[in-house]
Amino acid sequence: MKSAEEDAYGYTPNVSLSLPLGNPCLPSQYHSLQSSPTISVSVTEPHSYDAQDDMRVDRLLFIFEHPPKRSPDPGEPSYRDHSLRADGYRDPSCLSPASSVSSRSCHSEASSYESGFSYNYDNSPQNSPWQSPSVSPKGSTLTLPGDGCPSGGSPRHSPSTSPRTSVTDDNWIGQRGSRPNSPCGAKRKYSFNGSGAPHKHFPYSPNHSPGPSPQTSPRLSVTEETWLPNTNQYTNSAILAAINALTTDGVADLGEGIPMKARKTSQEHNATVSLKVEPGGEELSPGDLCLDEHPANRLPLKKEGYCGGFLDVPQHPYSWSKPKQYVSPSLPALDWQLPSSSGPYSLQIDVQPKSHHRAHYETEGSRGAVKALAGGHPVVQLHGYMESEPLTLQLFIGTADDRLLRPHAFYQVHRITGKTVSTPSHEALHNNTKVLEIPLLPENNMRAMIDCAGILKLRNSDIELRKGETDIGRKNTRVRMVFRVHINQPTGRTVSLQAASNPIECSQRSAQELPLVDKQSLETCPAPGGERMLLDGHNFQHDSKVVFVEKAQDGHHLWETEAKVDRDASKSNSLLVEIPPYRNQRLSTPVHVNFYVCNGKRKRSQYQRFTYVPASVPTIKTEPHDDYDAPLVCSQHGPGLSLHPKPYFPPQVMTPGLTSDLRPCVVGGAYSVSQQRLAAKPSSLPASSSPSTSPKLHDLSPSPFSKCLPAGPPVHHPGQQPHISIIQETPGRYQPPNLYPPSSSSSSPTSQPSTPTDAPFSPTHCMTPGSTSPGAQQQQQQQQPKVPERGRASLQEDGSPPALAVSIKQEPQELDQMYLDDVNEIIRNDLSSISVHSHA
DNA sequence: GTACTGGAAGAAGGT
DNA sequence: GCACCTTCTTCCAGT
Repeated sequence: MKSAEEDAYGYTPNVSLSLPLGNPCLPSQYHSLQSSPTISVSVTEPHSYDAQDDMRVDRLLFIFEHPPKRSPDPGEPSYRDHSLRADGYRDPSCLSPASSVSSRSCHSEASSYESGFSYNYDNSPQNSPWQSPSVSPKGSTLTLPGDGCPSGGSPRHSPSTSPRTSVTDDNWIGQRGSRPNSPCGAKRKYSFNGSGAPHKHFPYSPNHSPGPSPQTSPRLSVTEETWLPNTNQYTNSAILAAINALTTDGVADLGEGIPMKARKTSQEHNATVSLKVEPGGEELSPGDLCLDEHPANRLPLKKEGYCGGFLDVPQHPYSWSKPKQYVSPSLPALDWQLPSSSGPYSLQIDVQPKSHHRAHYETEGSRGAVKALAGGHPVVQLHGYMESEPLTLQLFIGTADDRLLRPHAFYQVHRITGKTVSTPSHEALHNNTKVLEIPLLPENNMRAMIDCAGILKLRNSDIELRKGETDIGRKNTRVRMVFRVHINQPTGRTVSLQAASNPIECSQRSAQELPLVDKQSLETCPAPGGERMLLDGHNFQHDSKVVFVEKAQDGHHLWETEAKVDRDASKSNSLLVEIPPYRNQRLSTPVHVNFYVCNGKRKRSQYQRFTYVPASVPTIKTEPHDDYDAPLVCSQHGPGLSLHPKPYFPPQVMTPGLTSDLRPCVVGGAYSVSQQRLAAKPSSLPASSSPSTSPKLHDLSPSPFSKCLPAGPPVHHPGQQPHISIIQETPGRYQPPNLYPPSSSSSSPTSQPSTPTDAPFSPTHCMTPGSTSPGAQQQQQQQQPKVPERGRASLQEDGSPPALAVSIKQEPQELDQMYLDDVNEIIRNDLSSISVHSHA
C-alpha cells in the first residue's frame, strides 16, 4: 500500500475531481454536490495570494447551488473540496497542535471532520480544493518532517498529553535554553534534525490518521485495522492525507525555523488512532466508533476524525451521530461577519467570559477552560429555535482588534476535557482554524455552558512565518470567543448566526499588569464634558490615569488630555472619571475620540471609544426610538452610571474615517450582547469593507437592511435589533458571484478598499431581512435595556449623528446605484473569471 | 498521576 | 552599539 503521502500526492491533483467518490462518512448532500454539476466553480487561484486573492476566491468559491432541500445523511459524508489547501496559511493546527490532547487533535480531528464538512466552508483560497496548485505540490510538504519543519510536524507531533512529558530529551533535541521565538525565525536555534521526531512520525500513512492523533486517549483507541476495513479507506485516507499535506503546507513554510519541540509528539501515535471520549462517555469499541451503518462510512480517515469526533462526545445526552448540522456545503467562512440574530433566531452569550485568560502554549499543559467573570463559565444560548433537532454550536477564537472579526492567527480554541467538563465537545478544523463544536440541545433550551474551551497560544514565530500571514503576534494578545450556529430550515436554507464575546486578554503579563476596561458607563457626552463616567475593568491603580486622545486619520494626535479621576470612588476594578471638555466646544457633528487607562509607562489599556456630540444634535431622517430621545443622549447619565459593555479598541490603529456605517451590517445583525459592543465600535470595521454599503445588500434585501444603511447609527434598540441574516439559499442557481468580506487577517481592511461587503452573502448566502423574533427581542430587552443606549448610538464614525438612537429610514435604492454599478462590474469580472475556471 | 495555576527565568525584541 | 525595558516562551512548583 502506498504511503499516505503517496496517496495524497496521487490524489492531490484529482482531489477536487474525485470528490464523487464520496466518503461514506460524509454527508450525502455532499455527494450530490460533488457529483452534481451544480458545482460550477473551479477556482484556480495563485498559490500565493494576498488579501485580495482571498477575497476573490471567496467570491468564486461559493458559486454553486445546493439541492433544494437536503437532508444530510450523516452517514454520507462527502468531501467537496476540501481540503486541499494551498498553503498552510494560518493553520495553527498544523503548527501547533496543542499540547493537550484536545489540541493535538487539531489535525486529526479537524481534518477528519473537515473532510466531513469543514472544508465545505472553506472558501478561502488557501483551502480551496479547487485550487489546483495547492493540491498537488504541497504534497511536498509532506516530506517536511525531513526538513525538520516543525510545522508539519507539529500537528502531528503534538506533545502528548503533557507537553513536558512528551517533550523529552530523547524525542526532541531542542535545546532548552534556546527559546524559540523570533518571529522572524532567523534567530531560531532549534535543531530540527535532532529531534527526529518529526520525521519519524510523519504519519501520513493511511493508518495514521493524518492528524496527530492523540495517542493518548486511553479510553479508546482505534487501530489501523479499525479503519482499514473501510473500502473507501484508501481513497479517503489518501484524500485526507492529501488534505493534511496541504494543510501542512503552510506549515512547511513555517516549518523552517520552527522549534521542533512543539512538534514532537507524534511518534506515539503510530498505528493507533485514539478517540477521545468525553467524561462519562463509555468506551466504545472501534466498531462502535463509526456508528454509521455503512461500513463504508467508517472513516478511515482519522481517529479523531469524523467518526471520532462524534464519538468523543458522550452519548448522553447528545449523540453526535447526527451530523446534520455540520453539513452545509456552503457554510460561511469563519472570517465572515454574521449577525447574531435573524428572524426568530438569536444567538446570545448570556454569560461573558472573563476578560483575562492566560492562554497556554503548546509546550505547556492546559491552563483550563475559559471562565466567566463571576465564576463558572461562559454560557451561550440560541433563542427562538423551536425545533427538536439538536444543533451544533461552533466556537473558535477570533480577533479582538479594530478590524473585522476573524479567526485569530495566534490563538486557537483548545478543547478541554476532564472531570470538570460537563459539556461535550468536539474539535474540527475549518480552514486552519480550530473550531470547537458543542451540541445545542433542545432539552437544554438550546443553551450551552462553555466549560470545555481553553485557549491555545501559538508561537508568534510559527505563525508569522506563514505564507500570507500579515498579522503580527507581538502584543496581539486579545481575542474573543466567537460562537456560531447554523440552522437548517425547512426551506432548505441555512441561517447562520454568530456572536462574539467580549475581548479576552490572553497574555500572562498583561493580565496582571495592564489595565483593562471592560465597560464604560458613557459612550457619548456633549463637548463641554463634565459628565462622570464609570469604568469597569481590571488592574486599575490608585494613580491610574485616564487620557482622552483624538487622532487624525494619519495617526497623529490632534488632541490629548487627561481626565480627572475620582480617586476616592475608584477601585482596582473601577474608575470614576469626569469627562474632560472637548477641545472644540462648537461641534456640529459628533467627534469620535478615544481614551485609555494608563498605569504608567507602557501600561495602558486598549483604546476605548468615546464620542463628543454637539450640544444640539442635528436631526436627519431619523425615527427616534422609543427608548431614546435625542436630548437624552447625553443628559441622562444619572449617577446611576449604568455600564454598557464597552467597545474595545485596540491601541493600534484606529481607523479614523472608516465607514462606520458598515458596522451595523457587519455586526449589525449580531446585536447580541456581545455583538452589540462590537457593533458599537466603528473601528472594528475596516473602512474598506463596508458591508452595509454594499449595494448588493440592498439589492438583495432591501428593507431589512434599513439599519445597515450607511447612515444608520449603530444603535441598538432593545427589542429592535438590526440584523442581517445570512441565509444559504438552497434553491436556485446564483447569478452573481457574491461579495465577501475580507478574509482573515491577511486581508487588511485597508488593503481591500473595494471590498463590497462585510455582510457575507452570496448566491448561497443571501442577506435576508431578518426580523427579530419576539423571543429574541424579549431576550434582548431583558439583557440590554438596563444600559442606556445612547452611547451606542454615537459610535459612528461617519459623522452621522451618533448620539441619537434612531432608526434610519432606508434610502431609496438609487442611492446605492453607484455602488451597484461598481459591484456589478466586479461581479461581471468574477463571472467571467469563473466561467473560465469553472468547468475545468 | 493529571490537570490546572501562578510565578518566574531567560531570550528576543524594542526603545 | 549599549543599556534598559517589554514581551514572549518555557519551565518549575504548588494545588
